[in-house]
Amino acid sequence: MVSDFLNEQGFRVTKEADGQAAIDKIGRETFDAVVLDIGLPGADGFEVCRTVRPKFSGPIIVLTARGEEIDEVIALEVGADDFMAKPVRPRALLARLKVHLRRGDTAISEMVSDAVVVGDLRIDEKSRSVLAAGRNVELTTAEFDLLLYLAKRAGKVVERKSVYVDLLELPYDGLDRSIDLRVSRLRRKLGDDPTQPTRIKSVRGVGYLMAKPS
Amino acid sequence: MVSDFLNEQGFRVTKEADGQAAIDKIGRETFDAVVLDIGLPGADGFEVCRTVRPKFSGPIIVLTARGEEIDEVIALEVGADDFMAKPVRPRALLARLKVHLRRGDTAISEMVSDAVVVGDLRIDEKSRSVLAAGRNVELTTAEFDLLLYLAKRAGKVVERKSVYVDLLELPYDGLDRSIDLRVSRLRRKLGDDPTQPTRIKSVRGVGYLMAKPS
DNA sequence: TCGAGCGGACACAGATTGGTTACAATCAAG
DNA sequence: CTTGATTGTAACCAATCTGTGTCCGCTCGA
Repeated sequence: MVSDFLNEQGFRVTKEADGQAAIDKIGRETFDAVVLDIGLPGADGFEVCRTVRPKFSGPIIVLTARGEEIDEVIALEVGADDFMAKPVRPRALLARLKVHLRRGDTAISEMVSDAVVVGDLRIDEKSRSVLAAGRNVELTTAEFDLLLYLAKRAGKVVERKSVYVDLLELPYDGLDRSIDLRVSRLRRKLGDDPTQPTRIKSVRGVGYLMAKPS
Repeated sequence: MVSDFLNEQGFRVTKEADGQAAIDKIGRETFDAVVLDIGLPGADGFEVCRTVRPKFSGPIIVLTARGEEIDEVIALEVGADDFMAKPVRPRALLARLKVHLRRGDTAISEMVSDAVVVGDLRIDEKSRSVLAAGRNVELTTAEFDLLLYLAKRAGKVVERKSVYVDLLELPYDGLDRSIDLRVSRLRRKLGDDPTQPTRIKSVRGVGYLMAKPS
């Protein structure tokens, strides 16, 4: 019913009865907004929301069972932008959808938190800019991606292989210098002495470690 | 009851039983948020909202009578940020309040101004006119749309794909230069040197970034 | 102490990417 | 229907980036 109504209102609507199917579809195609029913088979609404939130930047509206306060609180916690109690009143849903779409506000910004801060490094994912000790640092795409990757895992040793696979999106052949090189260039731009690195430490035989200030 | 609950939760709450009184109070004192019941004597919730909106920049949440769709639609139109059906469930209200306060989003920006300003650029959506450093700039439709799109997202890197999909309303095939071309022409008209752009920066491998003055 | 292995770094070259021009298709106004 | 503006496609070019190959120095274990 909701689907039909929105369709009449000029939205192009895709329905999905199963949670997992929805996750897949959202990953593959592009949508402006997602309306989620909590009580889905496969993967429930929360699950879908949690999974999809980091990838999907538009508004997510969750339909909760009537009067279930807990649901609503959880929904917001897993990154939904809004929730409505069932039974759904189409016009109200429409109003909300419009507000969110127009305003372009979404919880993704806070969930994914667009600035990663590690020590005196401040990495803004949205503007792809980096401040080191308050000073702006110009990085290339590959360098930025690497830095972001490491910074998000600050305090953990990341294997060279993982970095390679995740960043290059290629299978790892084992004899590769490209990550080292990226690190090398990155260190230079960040003013990190490779023999005595403060920020990105090498872990021999394993990979790298972005130092987290204690 | 709502008031008491929020008080317990650490909010400092001021109650007002009469609409006009509320308007006065909001004008005189400073509040972080406003929760409005539609069915107030004196001036009803809509009236309060309309009057107060231009002055008050925080979130306004409206409590509507159960299931009154029309109310909700109107509420949003007069500038409320959110609405909830009565009877009020305190925890849900709390959740919403927190979201709005944290996100700091409010309908005021769209209500009050219809011109997007970025640095010395002033883009009037209504009249589709653009001022750059006080000087009028003639743009074509496509150029204006692009500029507006970027300006609304100033400070964020927008993917070439998103621009394409949102502006052209076509699926993105990956090998497209039309956006680049638009950017190129736009830069020229705005007097932005492509090799050292001040306004629209290219982010290699990702997209474009409209520079926001810090 | 010596040697093997690993990581750092340089230079170069191929690849990718974005800017731009020219031209064709499309659109809009008269 | 004609004409001029607008917009996208194709093609070309230039710049930048990024990885491979390579060499060197350091580290660790024997």
